[in-house]
Amino acid sequence: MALDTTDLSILNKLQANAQLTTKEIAAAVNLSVTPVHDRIRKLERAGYIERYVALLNRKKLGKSLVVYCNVTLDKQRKESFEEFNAAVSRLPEVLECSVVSGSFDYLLKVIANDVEAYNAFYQQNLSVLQSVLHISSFFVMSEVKSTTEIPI
Amino acid sequence: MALDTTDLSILNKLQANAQLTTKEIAAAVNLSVTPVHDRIRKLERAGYIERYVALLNRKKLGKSLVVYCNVTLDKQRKESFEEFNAAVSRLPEVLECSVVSGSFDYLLKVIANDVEAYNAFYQQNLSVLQSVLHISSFFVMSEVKSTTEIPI
DNA sequence: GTTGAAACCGGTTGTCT
DNA sequence: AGACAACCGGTTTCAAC
Repeated sequence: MALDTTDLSILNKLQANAQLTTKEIAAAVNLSVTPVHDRIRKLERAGYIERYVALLNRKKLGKSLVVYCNVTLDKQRKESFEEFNAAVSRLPEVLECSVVSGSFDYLLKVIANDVEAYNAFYQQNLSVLQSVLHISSFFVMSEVKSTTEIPI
Repeated sequence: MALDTTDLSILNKLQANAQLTTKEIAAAVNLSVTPVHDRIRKLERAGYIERYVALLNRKKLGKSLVVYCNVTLDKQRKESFEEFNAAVSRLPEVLECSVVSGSFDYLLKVIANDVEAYNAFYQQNLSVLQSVLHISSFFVMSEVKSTTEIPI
């Protein structure tokens, strides 16, 4: 499926504010409501739009701490990757987990209430994994930017 | 403002799927539509819900590459932080930027079409900054997990 | 792709308990 | 705070152009 500039404009509006009505988007792209509605359905069905979510305020919910951690796995054990991937997927504190190039294997973004809570999480959920060889934690001191918007 | 378990349950539903109707949420938390509606408005006004967005499929939009980069600033120059913060905020390719503890200063999450496009971005937008002393890039080879949902 | 009409559904408001 | 009824607005589908 090929996207034209109108589709891209619609996606851009929706990733900034999913509450816009079809009417408002229609006005912005100079179309009537019907074709805009059809395009949005099409973009959803084709998978360009994955889902609609509410973004919550982390700090207000007590999750003041963000930690990025670098994890190196024990690559002697061939089950290590599957084990680690499965474990991480189950942990709600882990918001992002990627396999990266370079000197370590994984980069994780973890949130916790405070340093103490992070330490408990680290001890009980990460360091106990057989697959884990080494972990370095980097604490976020200040968030300069954080967006889910993909440049279009 | 204090949240009870019903409020938390509502937030949890909405951060998973913002398209749920008040009616559906009401059924899930065993209330009628009106109080659920009031609670959601209250949670929005109090800032627990920051916004509603559509999450797009990065890869379908051509942004196949995710790069995390560690940036060290020239701390001799006292304008460095302001300059770097301002620059990063303007760059749409930078989805996340945090000041971190440890051996480097910033951790950035950047997306690009491919390695070539990343290199162009890097050369033209990051390495030219006076404030930047050193950058290490880590390419994401596989995304194991990526969510915006805060554990509640 | 546009327009207009109609059915539908959820959000919204006011009122009552 | 919850339930109920009435109203309003947007969405959705359809037909005609």
